[in-house]
Amino acid sequence: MEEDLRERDEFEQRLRAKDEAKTKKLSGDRGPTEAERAEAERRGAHLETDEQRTDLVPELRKVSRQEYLKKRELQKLEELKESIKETEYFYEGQDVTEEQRKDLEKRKKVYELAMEQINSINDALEERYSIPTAYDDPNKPKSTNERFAVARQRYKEPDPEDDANPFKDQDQWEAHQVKQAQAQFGAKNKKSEVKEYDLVYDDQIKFIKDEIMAGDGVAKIEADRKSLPIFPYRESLIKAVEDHQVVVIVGETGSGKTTQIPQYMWEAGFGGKTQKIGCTQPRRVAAMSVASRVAEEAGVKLGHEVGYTIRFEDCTNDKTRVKYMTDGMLLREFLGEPDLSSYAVMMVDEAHERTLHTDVLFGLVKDIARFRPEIKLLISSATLDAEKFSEYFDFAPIFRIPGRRFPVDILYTQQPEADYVDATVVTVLQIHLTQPEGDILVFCTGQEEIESCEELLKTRIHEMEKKPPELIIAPIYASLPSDMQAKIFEDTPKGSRKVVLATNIAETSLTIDGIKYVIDPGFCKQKSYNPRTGMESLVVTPTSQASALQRAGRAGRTSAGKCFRLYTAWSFQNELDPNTVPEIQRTNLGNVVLMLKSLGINDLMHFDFMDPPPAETLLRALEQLYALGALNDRGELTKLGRKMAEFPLDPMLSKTLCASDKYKVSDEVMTICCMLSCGNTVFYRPKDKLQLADHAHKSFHIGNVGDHIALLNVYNSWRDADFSVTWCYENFVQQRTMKTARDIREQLEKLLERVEIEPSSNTNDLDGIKKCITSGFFYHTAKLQKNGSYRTVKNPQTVAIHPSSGLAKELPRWVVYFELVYTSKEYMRQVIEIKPEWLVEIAPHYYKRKEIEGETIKTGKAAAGKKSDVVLA
DNA sequence: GAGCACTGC
Repeated sequence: MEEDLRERDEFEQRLRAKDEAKTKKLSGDRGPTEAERAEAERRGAHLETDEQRTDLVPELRKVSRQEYLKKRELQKLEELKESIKETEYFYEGQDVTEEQRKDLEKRKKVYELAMEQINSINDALEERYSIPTAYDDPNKPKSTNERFAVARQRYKEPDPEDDANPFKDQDQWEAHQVKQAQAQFGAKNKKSEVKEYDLVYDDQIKFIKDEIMAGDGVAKIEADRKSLPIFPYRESLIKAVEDHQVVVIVGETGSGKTTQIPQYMWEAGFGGKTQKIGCTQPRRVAAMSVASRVAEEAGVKLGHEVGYTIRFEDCTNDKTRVKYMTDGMLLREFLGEPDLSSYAVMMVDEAHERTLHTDVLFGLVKDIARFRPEIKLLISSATLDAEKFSEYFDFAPIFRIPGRRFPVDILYTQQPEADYVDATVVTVLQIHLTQPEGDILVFCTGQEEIESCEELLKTRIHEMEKKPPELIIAPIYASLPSDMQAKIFEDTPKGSRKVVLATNIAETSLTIDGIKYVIDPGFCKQKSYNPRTGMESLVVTPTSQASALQRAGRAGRTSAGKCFRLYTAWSFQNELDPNTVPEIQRTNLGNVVLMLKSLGINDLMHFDFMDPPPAETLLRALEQLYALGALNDRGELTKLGRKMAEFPLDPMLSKTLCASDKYKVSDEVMTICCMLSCGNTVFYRPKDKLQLADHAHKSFHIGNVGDHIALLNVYNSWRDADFSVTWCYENFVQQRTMKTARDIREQLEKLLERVEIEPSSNTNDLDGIKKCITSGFFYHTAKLQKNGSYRTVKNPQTVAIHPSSGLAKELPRWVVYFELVYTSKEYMRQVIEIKPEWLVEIAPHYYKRKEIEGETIKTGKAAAGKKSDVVLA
């Protein structure tokens, strides 16, 4: 065990050395010899301190953790003291019973004892707090970056015109990206130009560029920036950030906070010449398009002083001072830089959305703030929830910025509607016939509902005696093929009206211009997770008040609008929850736990979550990581665990991938992992061509190889077809999904080398591949029952193979499944057949021979005669 | 013989 921990630490060091070598290579390639020398010098020194620093981090965390607990304890004691005082005051001049007197005495005693303890902890803490001198001592440089600023200055910046500079083709690239971002998703906080972009992408971009060149544009951009609602607050905001370490910013949509605040910080000189100003976004497109907007405003090339980092794309260089990124990306960065020493300011934007990643970031960033007093944190949110954020960050001040939005009238129904799909259709027609021009946005729960809405609308219009003006129906949901998604952005011809039937995707992820009416039936599909069974399910749930407000806001983006809520005002007030349950409380946390463990946070049950997830979820995650071998029995991260944390995959998939080293099939397993991790949207089944599609999909399952292998077949045939688009069409495979799969695969390939797994391949060794999957998913085993249903081996429950599986009719005796979902029944999705002996071979700590003994003995007996004679227990 | 909201690394 000790051996493994030592190996883990050595592995960690090798990872660091690799990172260092990479930076050296990058700089070495384009820098002159002198710079190289400086760099080498810097590197040598850097390595040394880096190691020291990472050694320090768990220690620091522990200290800061204790510091926090102590503060909380003190607060409680203050309260106790107050209550003692009050009681004494209350008893004054009164007859006090013996009991009451004893109670008071007891409380006083408790208070004194606790005070004593606190004081001794306090002393101990003060002693230990002297460790991070580098942070505290004003005379010493504050960070690695500052320490090596001298060396860095000697290192010449790369020439942007130099051919070796990877950013030379920036213009082309940028235009492409902006076009892509604009074509599908309107950027947040964009102003009136957006509409024009949509019409003429390329020309418009050039036009704006010319504007910058001509000088007029600069003035225009300046004027635009100054006209934003946030501008008058510029100075006071900078002052607030100077005075306080954490500031909570409440800015309504359209205030310009996302684009302006990081710029203000930069202009005010935060971070100086070496440190960065970071800003996280929950979505990739947002990070990308906001960065491109800010680069434009600042008059710099995207990827130089202003850049962004998202998965698969790092558009920054060593000059980057303002960096936008996805929140998940920042979490990844924590692995390499646990104290975020290269950032002077970190802004967590859209905090009110409470995504899984932002919630984890809160805890980490709060922790860091305690031992890096000079780092500034900005928490930006759009709701009235600011007090909660403020309280969490030790009562940080709240800074409010008004927004710029058009008024939205909100209308409720008089009685509750029984059939909201029908009510929706009626409302759409009502608006269409009675209200002035303007497009309609309807929030549906899912694809199925959107389709039935569409059909119902069409028949109703068809049935009308007097033909109404044209109504263009445009559905939109994430798994809709991209070319069909584009329909919602098409301009509505004069005299007609567009109705967009959307899922939750229109609530945050994309904005559609020209929407004047919103219909909100008050429902959405929400994921929930049951830690006891490990089952995820999607359930139609009433929306929260917060998300109802968000939906209504979609009507007032370009002009005044109306929002029709298909429920009563009373139920809005009394039946809807104020806020949506944060994602962290209704999802599997395997990944998060592994990540936190890798960051040296051992006591997860007491990690400072803003809204702690259920203890059961954490326990289940820990238990699972232990079963996979990522943690040892003391709950410490093992070398395998550290390797697994490097992969952007679910722990079970990471384990599968790590196991591929042993069976020498890394190439195949890698493909399977990327296909599994990019969701279940590989196969496309249009309603009108169901049979054709099913027939095409069948060919991947030949030989009843199991769904995992079928996915491997899909990818390989696509690759053999040269990644062709027509191949996707012919085989009813979603091209977009395949492209992501390819991107993930490339990423995994690089990581494989990083975690020291030798590339290997053996397409014919199906058993080897299946054994890898079993080592990741032995937790997910099910056995066929006599009655034809399945029973999971651990946490026994009755399940069935999902009908979309290639093995749905085969009913193998033992299966391993990828996931369990509850829809109309408990279904196992993505299934392969395994041999029960593998379980004992691969996971002996988890499956005792005895447990499947009945099975194996009979198999053994049967094996002497015929294998198919296996009798089921 | 069923049907999957949305992100993200």
